[in-house]
Parts: sequence; C-alpha cells; structure tokens
Amino acid sequence: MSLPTKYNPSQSESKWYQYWMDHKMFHAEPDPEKEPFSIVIPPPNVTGVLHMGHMLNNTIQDVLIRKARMEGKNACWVPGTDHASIATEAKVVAMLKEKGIDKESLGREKFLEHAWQWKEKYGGIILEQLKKLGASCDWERTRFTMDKDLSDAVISVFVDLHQKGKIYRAIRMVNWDPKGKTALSDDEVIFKEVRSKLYHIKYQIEGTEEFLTIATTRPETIMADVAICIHPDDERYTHLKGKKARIPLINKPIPIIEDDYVDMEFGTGCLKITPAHDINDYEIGMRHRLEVIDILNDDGTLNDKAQILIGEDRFIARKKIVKLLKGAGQLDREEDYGSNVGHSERTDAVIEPRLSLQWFLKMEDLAQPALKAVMDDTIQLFPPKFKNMYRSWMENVRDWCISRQLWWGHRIPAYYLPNGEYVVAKNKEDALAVANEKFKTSFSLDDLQQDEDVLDTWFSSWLWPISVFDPGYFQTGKKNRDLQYFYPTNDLVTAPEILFFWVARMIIAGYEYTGEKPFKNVYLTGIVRDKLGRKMSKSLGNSPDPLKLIEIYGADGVRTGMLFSSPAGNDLPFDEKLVEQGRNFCNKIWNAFRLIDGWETQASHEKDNEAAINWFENRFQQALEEIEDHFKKFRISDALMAIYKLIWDDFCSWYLEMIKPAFQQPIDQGTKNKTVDFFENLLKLLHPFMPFISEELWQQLGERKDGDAIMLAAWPQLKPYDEKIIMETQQVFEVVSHIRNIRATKGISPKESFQLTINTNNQNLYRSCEGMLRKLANIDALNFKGEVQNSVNFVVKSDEFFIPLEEKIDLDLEKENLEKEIEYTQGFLASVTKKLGNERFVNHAPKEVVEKEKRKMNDAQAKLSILMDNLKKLV
RNA sequence: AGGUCGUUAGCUCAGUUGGUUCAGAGCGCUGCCUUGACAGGGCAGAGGUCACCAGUUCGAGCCUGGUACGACCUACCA
Repeated sequence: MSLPTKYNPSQSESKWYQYWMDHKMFHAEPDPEKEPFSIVIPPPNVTGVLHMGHMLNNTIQDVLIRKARMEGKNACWVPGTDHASIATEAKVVAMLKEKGIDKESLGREKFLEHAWQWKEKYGGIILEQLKKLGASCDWERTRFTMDKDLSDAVISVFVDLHQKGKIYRAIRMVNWDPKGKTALSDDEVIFKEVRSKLYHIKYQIEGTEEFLTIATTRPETIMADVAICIHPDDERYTHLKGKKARIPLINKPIPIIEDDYVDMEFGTGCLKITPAHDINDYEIGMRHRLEVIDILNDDGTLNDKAQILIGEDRFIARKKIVKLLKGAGQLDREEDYGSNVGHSERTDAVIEPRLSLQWFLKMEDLAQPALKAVMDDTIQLFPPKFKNMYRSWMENVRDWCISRQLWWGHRIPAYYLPNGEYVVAKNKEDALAVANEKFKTSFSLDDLQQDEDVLDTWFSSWLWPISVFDPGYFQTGKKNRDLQYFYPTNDLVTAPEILFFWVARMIIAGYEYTGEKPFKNVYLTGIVRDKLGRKMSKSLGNSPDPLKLIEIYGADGVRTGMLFSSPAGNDLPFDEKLVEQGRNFCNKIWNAFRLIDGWETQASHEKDNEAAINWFENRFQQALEEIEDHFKKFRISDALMAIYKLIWDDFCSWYLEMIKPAFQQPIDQGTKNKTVDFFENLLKLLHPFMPFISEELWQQLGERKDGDAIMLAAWPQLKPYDEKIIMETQQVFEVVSHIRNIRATKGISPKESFQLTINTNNQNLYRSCEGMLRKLANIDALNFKGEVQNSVNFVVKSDEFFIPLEEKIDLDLEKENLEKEIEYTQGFLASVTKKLGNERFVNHAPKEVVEKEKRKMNDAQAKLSILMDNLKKLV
C-alpha cells in the first residue's frame, strides 16, 4: 500500500471535471421519459469576479442539481451572465477615463464598442471560476442578457406592455445619480448615516427690518427657494402671514405660505420650499401651485438659474454659500446634525432628487398574482420568514422607473417624430409604419429619433427563467420544447437583498407571460461575513480569494466548509477554520478508503462481524431518512452534518473499528464486500457536497467502464429499517463507553484486557455482540454468571456489569460515586412519582405521555434497586 | 419613525404540534493515548437560571404581554 496519507485535491479536481465534460454529463435535453429538474443561475455581472457570496450560492445550487441528477431526474442547470447596465457602464467609463478618454466625446457607438470588448474580455471569467468549484452547469446553454435573441425578447416585452397601457412616460421626482448621470430606482439607493450641519439662515421680511430664520442642511439650494412655509397654527409667526421674505444673496422675494406638513418642533419651525430639489418640497409646491426652479445641471453643478456660483459643484457651492452668508451676516448659526443621505449603489454619489421625464411600468395589477402565489405557498420561500417582507413590499408596490440614462443596455424602442409625438415599436422600420399609419402621413426613417435611454438591467433579468430556454417565446407566444419541458423551474437560490429587485419581478413576469410560476422554491442565502461580522467586501479587503482557498484546501473542502454553517436565510460568519474542517473531512474519508482498499481477503467466514454489518445497514437507512427530511426542508447544512457524522462517527469510529482485522491480517471476503458496498453508498450521499473526492474514490473502489461516474449513479433508496437493532447496538456502545471511561479514570491501559461479567436477561444481545466488545473494549471473555470479587460495577438500562480490578479499586471512591448516582436516580424517581401522583396531570395529559412517565418510573426503580444492592455489597 | 425577525455552552447554530430520554450538535477547550487507515488522528471529559420581568398551565426554551439589546426591511424631517 503506497497511497499517501493525505488526499491530493488538485489532481482529482481537474481530472474528473474534464471527464464529466468530455462525457457531456452536465448537458440535458428534454426527455419525456424522465422527470425534469431545472435551476437557472442568478446571472453574475459580466464585470464580476468570483467572491465568497457566489461560492456559497453556487455550491448550494450544485448540491441541489447533483442530488436531483442522481435521483434519476433530468437535471439542467442553466448558467449565464448579466450585462448589469449601470455597474458595467461605470467600470467601462472608469477604464476609459484612465486612458484619458471621455465617454461623451467618444459617442454612443464607439463607447458601446469598448463596452463589448470589455464584456468579451472579462465576461467569461466568473463562469470559468465556477468550474473550479465543481459547478455542474449545462455550459452549452450559457446565456447572456444581451444576446441578440434575449435582447429581442426584452424589446418585445416592452412593446407588449406599452400596448397594454402598462408602460407610460411621465415627469416625476426621481433619484438622480449626478456621477452616473442617470435616474435610479429606489432600490438602487442606499441610505447612509452622514454627519452634516444644520445651517440656520436669516431671511429678511420684505418691508421690515425683521428677519425670519430657517434651518436647512442644503444652503446651496436657497436660490431655488420659491416660498417659506410655516405651520398655520404657529403663533410665533402669525404676524408674517401673507408677507414675503427675501432670499439672501440674490435678494429675491418669495411668499410665506402655510402648510401643516411643517413640524413646529423641528428647527425653527420655518421651512424653505425648494420644489426642484426635495421630494416633500415638490409635493408642497404642487399643493400651493408654486413654480419649480431647478438650479442644478445633470452632473450636480449649479446652472445659470442659480444666478450665483454658476458652474460650481453642489458641495463646493455649499461651502461658498456658507461663507457668503456669513459675510452678509445672514447665517445665524450652524449646528452639527446627523442624517441619512441617499447614495448611489454603484457610483456612491450622493443622490439628488430631481424632476425628470422617465418611463414607468404600472405595477399594481401586475403584482397581484405574484403576491398571491407566494402567500398561498404556490411558490415557497425558504426560510418562510421572508414571506412577510415580500408581502409588505408587494402590497405597497410602486411604479417601476425602468429608464436609465445610460448607453450600455437595451435601448428603449420609442421613436420620436417631428410632430412631437412618439411611437413604440420593435424596430425603426416598424415604428415608421406605425407612425405613418397613425398620423396618416409619410415620415421617412430619418425623421425618427430613437429614445436615447436604455432599460433598467432588471427589465431583462426578470425574464431570465423564460428567456434562457426560449427567448423567441415573447414574440411567437409558442413554447419551444425546452420551455415546455424545463419550465417552471424547480429551485431558485439567491440572496434576500434581491428578493424584490429580481425574485418578485421574475414571478410577475412569469405569471404575465406564461400564466405560471417561474420556480417552485426560492432558497434565500445569507450574506457571507468575516469573523467580526462585517460584510465581506473588496474595499474592506476582508474577503479571502476563493480560488486561493480552493488551491489550498481543495474545492470539496471549501464547499463543505461554507455549508457547515449556513442555514437558509442566515448570514454565514466565514472562518477559514470551517474550510479547514472541510479539508480534514476529505482526509478522513481518504484514509478510510486507504484502510478498506488495503485489506487482503480470505475466504473464511467471520461470524463476529455479523452484528456490526447488520447494525450499520440499519443505521445507514435511519440516517438516510433523516437526510432526506433535511433536504425536503432545504436544510442543507443539517443534511451535510448528518452525512458528516454518519461517515465520521458511525462508519469510521464505530463500524470500521469493529470489523477491522488485526494489523496486516486479512479480512473475510464477505465482510469486505459489505464494507465496500457501504462505502460506495456513503460516497453517493457525499457526492452532491463533495463531488471530486467522491468521484475519485468511487472510481478507484471498483472496476469502472469509461463513461461510468458516481455523478450519474443512483442515489441510495430509502428502505425500512429495524429500530430495535439500532437501539440495542446503541446499548452495547454505551457499555463500551462505560468501560473506556473506567479505563480512563482508573488508569488502566487500553492494552490490558480483562473479562466482563454481565448480569442480564438478554444474554443473546451480548453474545451476538461479543466481537464488538472484544475489539472496542478489549474484553477477552464474557461471563454471564457468578459473583465478582473486587470489581468495579456499572449499570446500563437494567443490566449490570462487573469489571475485575483487584488492587486498583478505591472503595471509598466507588462508594462515593455510587451514592451520587443513587442520589440522582432518587431525585429523578421522586419527580416522576410526584408527577404521576398529581391527579390533574394524569387526567389532563395525553395517554402516551402518562404511559411514558410510568415507564420512566419503572426503569428508574429497577436501576435504583440494583444500585442499592451494589452499595450494600461494597459496605 | 414604523414593521419583521432574533437573543439557547467560549464561537456558530439546532431545538418542528408545550410533557427531564430536551437542555442538544459542530467547532473550540481540558486530560490521557503515538510502530496499528488517519496527530489534519483516537478515547474520555468539562461548559448553559435557554436575554430579563410578569402571566397562562398540573407542567414553559417552546404560548401571551412587557422590558433591554441586536439584525434586517420600509420610510425619511427641513
């Protein structure tokens, strides 16, 4: 036997991944004979590189898909990438900027060329990295949200929804990203606690020497003020009603109005109204029919409407205004103030509320079937606690701003006409035809101007579960074979952060376009955090490089490490220790293999091992039942832990130790065959979690033909098992533990064997397990009769055991231990007896519970009498 | 500010319909063990008033109300 004592992952990994690929084992085609099972990958951004979150997410998907495949289902896991419009565009802009190229001067066409080059260069990296993890994706089906046919699907859907009257164009206050120069959806805005200042500014009341003080965090917007607002009931300001105040610096008179929106307690109780730059002010402005003065450009600099500081950035302008106000004596004071300020998720720029013309999708009606499907568990969320969140969002859903002022993405198929109208159509030619028909004129193609904006990136990914199988469906309305067969998909594995961004919208699109749910189960993973509980991120530098981890610990080690501690919906506090544990598990399995594989066999039949074999057969079934239950409930970590313990404890620590022949001795053929069978079955259970080592060992364990693989082997079948055998063997294990314990406390070497005397009415059990006791407890003979002098005794259930110890016995200590045990048992007995003596308990509690208590009482009484006897003998 | 969820061993978490076989697991820790598949190993062991306070009940980790702390979601006040 010349195998190394450590498993070498890197060799197996590349070898078996290639083997699976060569035999097209990941590929699935519709097959009416087989039950379909499909998962679509949450498409990672083309800009992305693999991070720990992807590792967790994709490992879970791989576990689910591999198990389904072994269960004989037609498993199809569709991979792909997302164009991620703003995220990618931001990166390309940054890359160009480094080269000294400006996006605007480059122009749309040229810029897109660069973006596509970027996509070609980096877009595939992340998928390649997934292969290292062992992901069994059907790579032939790899999709990209901007593939031609997927793009056509997006455009078709836009046209369709527009025709249905669900898409409209409107001027609204939107979240404006001055850095990305685009509107953002509410979901793309992150609020951060920012320390700022509250500036108290004095406005002069027109025609008087009196001043009125307002508090604002944004002094740079005073030039856009159109009114001062007070509370109608505020007596402090009653005398100002109907008067005007002058904006400092530009000296412009604005009316003082009343509105009960104002909080009299806050600040000075006076509010400046700046409709162009604040959502609430905008609403007040609408109520009072005030003018809207927008003093900002799209990049956040001041425009000429500001009258002063034109061209200055808003934050620089703020500082300068403060200085100017001070100089004018109109800054009353400034105080420190903490507030939540919205930031762009992608560019981190401070969001500017801004009025602009955007495209919207009406959500209220669309959301109804999607809300219902989750509430009635047609689609199940794991863990279900997310149902509440989902509901509150769907019930308060707001119209979705789907336009983005970007270039990278699906360009909005709206075409503007010289007459000021517009038409929506799949392409320019169609648009022309529609326009000419509608307006009874004859425009030419050159008259049509396509909308400059692109669609929100989620407007393509919400179609993903449909479009990856059949992008043409959105145009033809006819499902192709793939869509008919693989849709609805089975499981979706994703992060709760995008439950609304993506999951909810996929459900909406699913019902709107197929009338069906897009998936049955949604498994929500947590966030991978570091030991300090911080989210792992590039900027913090606290995220290990996943590929390096794989290199060091092996893909299987990393996969199991991540799964050891990640119940659904819970964050994963990542610790490299976990991955180390995963690697150690690999080595444990590897060494079990070395042991089994190294045994020479002989024909003789070893009866001693029958009990062990019988026990493990039953124990395996019991564990399998437990594992299946965990899977059913999407308790992936628990399923893994159950397998871990089955292999490490039950198989290695108990079973192998029981049947293991003495050093360099042969084993009987029958036992070896059984053991190899067991090991193969364990490897099968392991395979979804640890695909590489399980394949490696399975291939080595028997004669395999080319094209055989554990990944296609049949998942073990659940069979009935005998609980009694497991319980009784457990009892024998307890005896073994007692003996080991006595050895440990009395300082008896495990090498020193002795006879065990047993007082029992179940001799058969111990006779059949004699082999176990010999090997595990180093017993050289069992006696069933007779008194033992100078012995240490213990009791398991109602059986009594004696170990002869001669001079090693400390009588006082024995007595003390015995008394302790008696005391405990008496206490236990007393509580049970008391309970059974309580009439209300006996009358109220269910029969089984009372029966159980009675049994406990009887057991305790039996045990107690044995213990008392022993005590007498000692004294 | 409102909502949802959580608080169980040093750490990370199980504990499904209330019933001392329910107070658990993994890791960590302590002691002992090294020619024997594996020291990245084996065996044995210690560790918890189940956040706190009331209540319901014959009986509460589990149910009810409240308090404290934490996480997330939604909204956001100048």
